[in-house]
Amino acid sequence: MAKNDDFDLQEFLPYLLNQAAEESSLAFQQAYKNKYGMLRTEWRVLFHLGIYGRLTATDIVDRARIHKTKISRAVQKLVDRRFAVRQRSENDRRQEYLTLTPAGTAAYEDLKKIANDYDARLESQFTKDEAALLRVMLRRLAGMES
Amino acid sequence: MAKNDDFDLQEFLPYLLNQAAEESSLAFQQAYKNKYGMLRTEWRVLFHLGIYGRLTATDIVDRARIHKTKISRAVQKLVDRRFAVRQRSENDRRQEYLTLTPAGTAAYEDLKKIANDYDARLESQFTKDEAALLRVMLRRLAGMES
DNA sequence: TGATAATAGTTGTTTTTGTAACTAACAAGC
DNA sequence: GCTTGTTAGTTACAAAAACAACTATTATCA
Repeated sequence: MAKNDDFDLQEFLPYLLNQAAEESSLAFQQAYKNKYGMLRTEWRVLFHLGIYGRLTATDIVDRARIHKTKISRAVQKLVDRRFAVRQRSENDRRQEYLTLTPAGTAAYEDLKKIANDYDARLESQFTKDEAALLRVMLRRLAGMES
Repeated sequence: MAKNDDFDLQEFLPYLLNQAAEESSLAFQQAYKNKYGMLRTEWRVLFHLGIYGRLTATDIVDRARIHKTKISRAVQKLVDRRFAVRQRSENDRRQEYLTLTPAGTAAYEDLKKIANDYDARLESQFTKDEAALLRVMLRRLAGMES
């Protein structure tokens, strides 16, 4: 079966990263998908608003490195579900500030707990030092220079 | 700006993994996308065939953990581009064996070189030990128990 | 001022993906 | 043999992503 070849897909970092990312997203995805009918971009926006408070769409684009059309549609859905509200800026009427409603905050708090638990479970596969190193390496690979 | 909150997205493993995976895929993606008009699933199939030789679609599904409809469409495109050929099995006429054509092999060899170079470049950000540990950790997270 | 460019965000169109239902071939038990 | 179930792979339709073009507002500078 195995042809003699010197490339090992199981060692190729982009491949491994993708497999790990996909697998690790799965369980958590169930939570926000089934419980709140959200998509990945939506929980990301929700979390950004939960963590940082009031932000504009562009703020989120810059922080999350997600394209603005995806953000725009995710925001629209969060607003539709009454998880967030828009407020047009007085200084610059092009931009609008986004904040979570009480319902959005509640959803965020709930998902935050689930995320923390899940993260702890993932991390428990490693020693504390390993986990810390892993995060440093991932941030470097992601270009979020520590 | 920063609301006082105890959750840090920059530490959440699924998020970090996604960011790192996306970023690390980018440069290599340009190669197969621009040079050969391939999608991610297509280069994965191409690589599987390049590495292992003759495989059925189901073999690839099992190894790559990609859904069979995606494999089916990726195979179709590789066949359309004359990078692979199908050969129906004599024993079991439901399955078909897939192999690379000379053109497919050439594309694979070319991309393999690019992949190796790129991997080396990514890896050069770390020490040898760190890189080895990273791979072990990613495999564990991906559920590919080493 | 007024023309041109830049920015915030949205909308429309095309590609890809996800999910389910499907065809064809084989397997197992009666 | 014939019914029922399983497996390999494809296809159809709905959901989501990518990409480009758009509106509205603000900035730049002759």
